[in-house]
Amino acid sequence: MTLSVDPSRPPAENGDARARLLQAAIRLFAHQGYAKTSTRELAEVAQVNVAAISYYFGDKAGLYRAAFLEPMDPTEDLARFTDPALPLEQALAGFYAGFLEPLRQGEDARLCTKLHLREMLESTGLIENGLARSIQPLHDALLALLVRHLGLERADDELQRLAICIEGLGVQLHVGLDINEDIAPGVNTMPGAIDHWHGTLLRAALAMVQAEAQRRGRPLAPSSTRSPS
Amino acid sequence: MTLSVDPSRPPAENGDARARLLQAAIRLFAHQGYAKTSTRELAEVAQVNVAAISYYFGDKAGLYRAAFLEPMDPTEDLARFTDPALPLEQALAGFYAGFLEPLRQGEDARLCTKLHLREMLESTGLIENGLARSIQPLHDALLALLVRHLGLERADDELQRLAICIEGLGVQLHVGLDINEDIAPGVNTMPGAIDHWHGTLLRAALAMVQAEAQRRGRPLAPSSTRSPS
DNA sequence: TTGATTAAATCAAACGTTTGATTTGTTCGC
DNA sequence: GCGAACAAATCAAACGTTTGATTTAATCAA
Repeated sequence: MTLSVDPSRPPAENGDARARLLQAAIRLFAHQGYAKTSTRELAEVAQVNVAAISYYFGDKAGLYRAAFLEPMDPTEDLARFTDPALPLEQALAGFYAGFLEPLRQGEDARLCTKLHLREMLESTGLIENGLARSIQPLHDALLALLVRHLGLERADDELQRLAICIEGLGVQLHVGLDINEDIAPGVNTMPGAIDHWHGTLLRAALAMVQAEAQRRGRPLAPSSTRSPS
Repeated sequence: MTLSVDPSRPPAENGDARARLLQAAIRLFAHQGYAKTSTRELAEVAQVNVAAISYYFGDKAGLYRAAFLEPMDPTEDLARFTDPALPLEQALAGFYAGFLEPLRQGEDARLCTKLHLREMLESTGLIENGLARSIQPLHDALLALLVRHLGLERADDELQRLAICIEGLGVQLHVGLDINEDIAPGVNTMPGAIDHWHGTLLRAALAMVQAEAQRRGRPLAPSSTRSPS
């Protein structure tokens, strides 16, 4: 095996070749996919020799795995809305804040999300071991939140669909990042675009939850659905 | 040039090799993407010689273009909800019916949708010339529908976001077709799953629109939000 | 109905290129 | 001198594409 270097413990004083490779991998894999990205191109963008890929990550698949799994930690996203003391509106606001935060940061975070979304369609096999473990807790936590605020005993099928819809609104922002800008110019580039989106998603999710509460005959405390303009 | 056969006018009585190639292309490209699908695999699945690709479509990219563009026609989707006489609920029901219909049909239609969604992330360049022309009319029609029922003069930014959210719910069904089944087993496979989804999406969209109407101080006729159980 | 003629369709084989991975040789700090 | 880090050269395999030959189908004078 070519495990000359432990990936979890990068060597102390190399010219950060490993880090440059990782960043180049995120950028290139996100932009053009796994198959269309060659090791030579990766090495060229990272300003690193081709052999460094096998040196640090074993092979191309290892580099992809590292770029995919390394910056993934759902715990902080969970912490944004799982507190049972939070009212529904603030919990949902925290839920969507987790979705929107990558958009506020640099392009690297956006590309990282794009890499994960791409895996949903390409399915190189990492998704079941990596992404599922990342979004399953979010889904379960959202279900628990809805069960609590709707006063149910447990989540039924309709609640599963409601949760998926709420999540879908957040996913859609990333999936359609480029396309939405085409069909509705400005929605993602106008000043304060992300804040506007946060408000829109939050109001939409609240409306969906309240409608479901009414449908079940368990009307919700109206909270402050339309507090600030 | 290898234009021995006009692609827009397939020869009358060939051994449907062209059709088999197209179907294999939709299936393979949708499943594993463009780069990961080799011409040899395409020919093998289609039970056709490799040279048939260049014979009928010029090259691999031409086959992809044909598989992507040929089965695309937004007009019938538009007809489902653009009638100004339709009440909001029925119009939205028709809107989502267009999203769900590919799911009712065989796997081919589903793969065709998957192929289009994949292009959103891969962006081989066809999306600006093909898919944009396909979803832009749908978006504009949905905007017009919302403008009409909300009593507005024209679509502002918030309405753009609302429209994108409504569309996003439908897109999410296709994007997360596999993943949703993982995180919430049964949602897509249970008997009547598509009908359940149609109801959920419709109620969600109605709630979003009505919430937006309230936010603008233009309350909507409540229609029959919760008619049948 | 024949048999020759022509174009369309199909085929196996090979082309040149690019791919991921490996090996070999060099450089540098210690 | 020694092992880590890097660069260049090299490898077999897979890729998309092309080629020339072969088979199939349609056309038409006799």
